[in-house]
Amino acid sequence: MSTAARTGPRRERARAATIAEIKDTARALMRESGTVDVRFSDIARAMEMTPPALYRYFADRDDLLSALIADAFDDLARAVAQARDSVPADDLPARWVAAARGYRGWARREPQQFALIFGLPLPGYSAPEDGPTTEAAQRAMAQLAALFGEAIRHGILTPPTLRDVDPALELCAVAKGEDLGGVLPPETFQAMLHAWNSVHGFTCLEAYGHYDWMEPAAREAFFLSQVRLAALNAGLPAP
Amino acid sequence: MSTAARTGPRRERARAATIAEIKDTARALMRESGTVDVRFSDIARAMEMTPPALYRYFADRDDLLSALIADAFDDLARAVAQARDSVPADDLPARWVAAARGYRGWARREPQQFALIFGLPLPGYSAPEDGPTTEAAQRAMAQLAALFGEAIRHGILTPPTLRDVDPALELCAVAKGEDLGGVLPPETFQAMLHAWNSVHGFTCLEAYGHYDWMEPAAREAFFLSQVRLAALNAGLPAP
DNA sequence: AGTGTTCGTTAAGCCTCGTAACGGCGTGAC
DNA sequence: GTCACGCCGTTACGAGGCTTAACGAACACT
Repeated sequence: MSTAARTGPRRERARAATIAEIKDTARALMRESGTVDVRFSDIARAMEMTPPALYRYFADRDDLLSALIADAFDDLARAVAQARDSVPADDLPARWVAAARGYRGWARREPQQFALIFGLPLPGYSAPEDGPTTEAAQRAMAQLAALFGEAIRHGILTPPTLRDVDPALELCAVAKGEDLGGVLPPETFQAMLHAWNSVHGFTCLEAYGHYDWMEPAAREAFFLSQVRLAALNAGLPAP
Repeated sequence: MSTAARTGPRRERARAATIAEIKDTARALMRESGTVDVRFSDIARAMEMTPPALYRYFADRDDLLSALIADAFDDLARAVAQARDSVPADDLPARWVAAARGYRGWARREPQQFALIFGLPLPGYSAPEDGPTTEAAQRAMAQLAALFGEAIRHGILTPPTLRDVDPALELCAVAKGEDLGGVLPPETFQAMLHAWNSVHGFTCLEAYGHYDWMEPAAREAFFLSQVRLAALNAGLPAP
């Protein structure tokens, strides 16, 4: 920004590279340690710098963590979108499966990042503007809602298993629908969230090792059955 | 134990009380701070003791955390069982709803404890004997399995929505079924896990604030619809 | 070349974890 | 009753982390 004008883009690029390196190092350390805790000094050590140097780039540990959370949002959204787009745009059931696969696969590959987004929120974090905590939910729902909107437009969406919707939830559905850009029928909105719940539930449990007792092949099949069931309940043609 | 014989039960009781107070204080601090992180020195301060005194009771912070995790297991299991038993033993659909309510209610009341059990596992923790990490899954499944076993014995269980089960998963089902005491039909086992996934998914999302955008009344109705859908899919009579 | 900004360093303060060494108190033995 | 022992809590201490302050080197722009 204004700094670039005064100091030229040369430094800006170096600075951006350093910031990226810090975040990458932090992520690498999180992967190694298996925790979301990351010591500032360890990052510095890994980068062969001294800890105070990092304060030129991040105000404090929380600031770095916030940046990592924001990155995780983007990365998850990107992974899901990419998985979804890897199948033909007109095969919506397959797109649903692919998106769910993307969600789950990302969580499996990056359990710490997933925990950063969907775990117990960090104390001071949800403060800034309406809580980015719920931004995770926002984005996940937006992707799903878009898919269901497409299904409706294609005329392939049949009524969901559960057709009655509580009036209170119906209100939320239209409000959220406007937020998301396209209003879905309340029972579809409800079914969409049911689908998300079940995929998210499996994903959490698996990512944190609670399904380790299941053979990989069985887990794979089980996951698929869960995704198919969710589609079925939501009125999406059986994938 | 042997200590009691040498020093009398008097001291044992005092020691047990102190241990309980430490754990209670830790839980209280976790509730206050909203985190699962808890400083040894803060506990000591709150108890008007000096930090080193705590080492008489717990080898280190991880040891205390392990105890807290074990307690959380027990507390969640107790909460679910109590909720389940608060409705007549012969109304199994209602028992399912009550158990799910208990699960979700406990997570809402004690998000930190819930995170302790079902969050990203602590690095060194899952080591001791086959990982108590999965013990959470074990107990949750055991309660569910017992309920479905009852439903079969009562002859009220209809086939689940999804009747085909992958052979690999089928193998896991019988193995786990033996672990759990009573083998369920594979398709019911699968459906049971589907039900758990969806309830767990909602519970996680809600406990960590990702459903805060939904009005309480709507959330309540939505939760119930999720639980009813899960029952339906599993072949339990509609609650 | 000169000036000001950026970046990284060292030095230092505060806090936490965890250990070690010490003293008080109740318990059980003689 | 006294003595020895074990338990409990204390103070003292060292290692290491976060964070700020003060300093110096490298760089960019004039």
